[in-house]
Amino acid sequence: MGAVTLSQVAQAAGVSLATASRVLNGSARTPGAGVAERVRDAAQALGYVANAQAQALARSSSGLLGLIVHDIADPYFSSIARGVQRVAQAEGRTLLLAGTDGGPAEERAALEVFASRRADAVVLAGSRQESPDNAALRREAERYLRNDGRLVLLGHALTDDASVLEIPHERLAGELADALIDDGARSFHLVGGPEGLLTSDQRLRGFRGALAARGLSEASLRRAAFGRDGGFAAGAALVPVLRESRQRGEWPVVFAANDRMAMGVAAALREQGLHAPSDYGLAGFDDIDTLRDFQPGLSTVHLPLEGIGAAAARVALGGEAEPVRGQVILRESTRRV
Amino acid sequence: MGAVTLSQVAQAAGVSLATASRVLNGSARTPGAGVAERVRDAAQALGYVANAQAQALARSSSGLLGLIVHDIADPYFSSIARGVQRVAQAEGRTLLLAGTDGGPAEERAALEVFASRRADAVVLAGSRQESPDNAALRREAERYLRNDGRLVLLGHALTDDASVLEIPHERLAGELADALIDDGARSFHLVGGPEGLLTSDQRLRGFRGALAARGLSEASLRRAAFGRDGGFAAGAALVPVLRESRQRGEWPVVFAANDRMAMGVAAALREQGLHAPSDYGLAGFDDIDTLRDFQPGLSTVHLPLEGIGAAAARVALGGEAEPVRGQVILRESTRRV
DNA sequence: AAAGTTTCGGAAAGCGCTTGCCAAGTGGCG
DNA sequence: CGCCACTTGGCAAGCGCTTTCCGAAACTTT
Repeated sequence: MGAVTLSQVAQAAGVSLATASRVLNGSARTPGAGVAERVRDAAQALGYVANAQAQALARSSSGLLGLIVHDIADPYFSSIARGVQRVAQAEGRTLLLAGTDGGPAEERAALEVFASRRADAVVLAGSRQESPDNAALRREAERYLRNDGRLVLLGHALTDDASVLEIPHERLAGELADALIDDGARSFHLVGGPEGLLTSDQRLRGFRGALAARGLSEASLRRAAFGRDGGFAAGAALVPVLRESRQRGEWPVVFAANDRMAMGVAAALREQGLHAPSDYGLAGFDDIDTLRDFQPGLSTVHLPLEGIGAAAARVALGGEAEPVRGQVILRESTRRV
Repeated sequence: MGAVTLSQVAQAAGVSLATASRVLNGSARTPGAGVAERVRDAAQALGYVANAQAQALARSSSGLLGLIVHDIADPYFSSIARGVQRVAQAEGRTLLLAGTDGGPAEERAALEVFASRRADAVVLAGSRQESPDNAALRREAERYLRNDGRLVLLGHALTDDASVLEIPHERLAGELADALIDDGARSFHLVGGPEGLLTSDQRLRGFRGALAARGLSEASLRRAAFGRDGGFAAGAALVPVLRESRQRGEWPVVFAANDRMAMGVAAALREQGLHAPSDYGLAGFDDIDTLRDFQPGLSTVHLPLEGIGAAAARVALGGEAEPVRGQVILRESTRRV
């Protein structure tokens, strides 16, 4: 009851295995027209579907592209995934997906799985973070690279040999800070992910750097989980601080290191009767899709997430890296009334 | 330069290929402890990673689970994908992902790709719709099933042989209508996807059925693309209608066949100065994650999307189907002031 | 027309692994 | 001590396909 094999097709067409293979599965040599047609007809009639596993084994190239993300349900990653998937499909590759919830240990495991599938290339999309497990991940990456795998990291390097699609978190965060200052903001509260999470750290560093360059510094810095709930927690803790700031006649601006945190902050503050932009300013980072219907419109740094995914996939498939461009976008949430 | 093979490990450990295989890649027979250790050490030292392709070929079972969605960046699908991925990972399967943008032709192609990879099972998550391409998709599905593949559909049947994880769209939409009527709503405007899109049709049918059962009927019905932009377009078209309804002293309620459409509707109406719930009521369907930070809180039908994905994956892997439970959730958007 | 060139189908050797079968070794028991 | 029942490792036959190498046939060329 198993699937139809090439040799069955060959037999039905009255040709050899080799000929059938050449006709059906693309080869340098193209058999004569008559033979080719017979083979194709037989394949059609039998409902032949080539066994990609066997092809991969024989060709020693699997046509597989792996994607490792923290959480596919997070709009940040799902947008990137969409880009990767689009390119993979266009290039005739099959996409393998793994979710790791951010742990380097899980990332290592996922990479090993992909390596065992002999994926031609892997895109590792999660933010790096400091962890004792990183050494193991790095070793796994090096082994994968040594076995002719291509590995593309998003944003941060892992080993010298893997390609990196650079994302200018730091610079863009600086530009955001500049834009806010130009807009008149003077009092800043920062909300970031846990220390050691590179994406978050770079954004905070860029923001603070820009403040310092203008002779300013942040009024407070809070760290929490790098997602909506972390933002909520940080926001709740910010309530009294912002209230005091208001009483001093200031208009405090909260910069959260990503949009999800910013949304959490907004939710927490809203619960306490504080609203942006009237009571405080709020800015995020990423410009995830979700923002489109978020009120008030959130000032942020736009990152072309789907394009980033696509670019990463192209690099993984042997293409050239193109620089990632982000852009500061000021919306209502920082429009002081 | 290629990867380390089992036979290299066997040689290094001074045992036969068969023994090495039994030690490393799980077999009914477990070799003696001393030998096992030698093999494991050798594997470790050489950095051996089993070739899953070759294993799949030899075992004739690939350990692959395919997932076909319309758009992985859509929170509806990405939540489902998360569930599928979680179960796949927990069960030691590798997840293949394909996005189709909703076309049955692309779904067929994706299914063929997964079939050629000899995926043990496939979850087809997109909504069915009437299309001439459906016949080809059905044939592909039947072929896949005939070749011992397992296929799980989400929501709607495709062929008699494929499992279906039923989602009671119709019943739940009816319950939502009932709840709204109980709340005092009397004037209803429906916004749905294109005719023939089963998910949308079932939800509309359920909603209208419940209206009819209470002696009501919808004041208008509009169809547009089954996403945020479609909702926006429909919302824009609704403006005059709702205005008139208001002038008659009514409080019109808009039911959109999914949350994304509802959000589009809200955006369009907001632009025209109409706000929920003061000017109109608004309800959606799905309770996607995004809703968490949407203002006003959107009344909807909660579907445990991640759980649905997980359940589908379990069925695909041979488990029992558990019924999908949804739940009407009334939030601020239909709380008449 | 003979020799050289090209074209084309087929045989067979892998790709890296699993597994049925066999032979040798081990221990238990009468 | 001899026989039997197990264990345990190894041999070899695949799994379904690609691809190299051959030989035969079909053309050219002079």
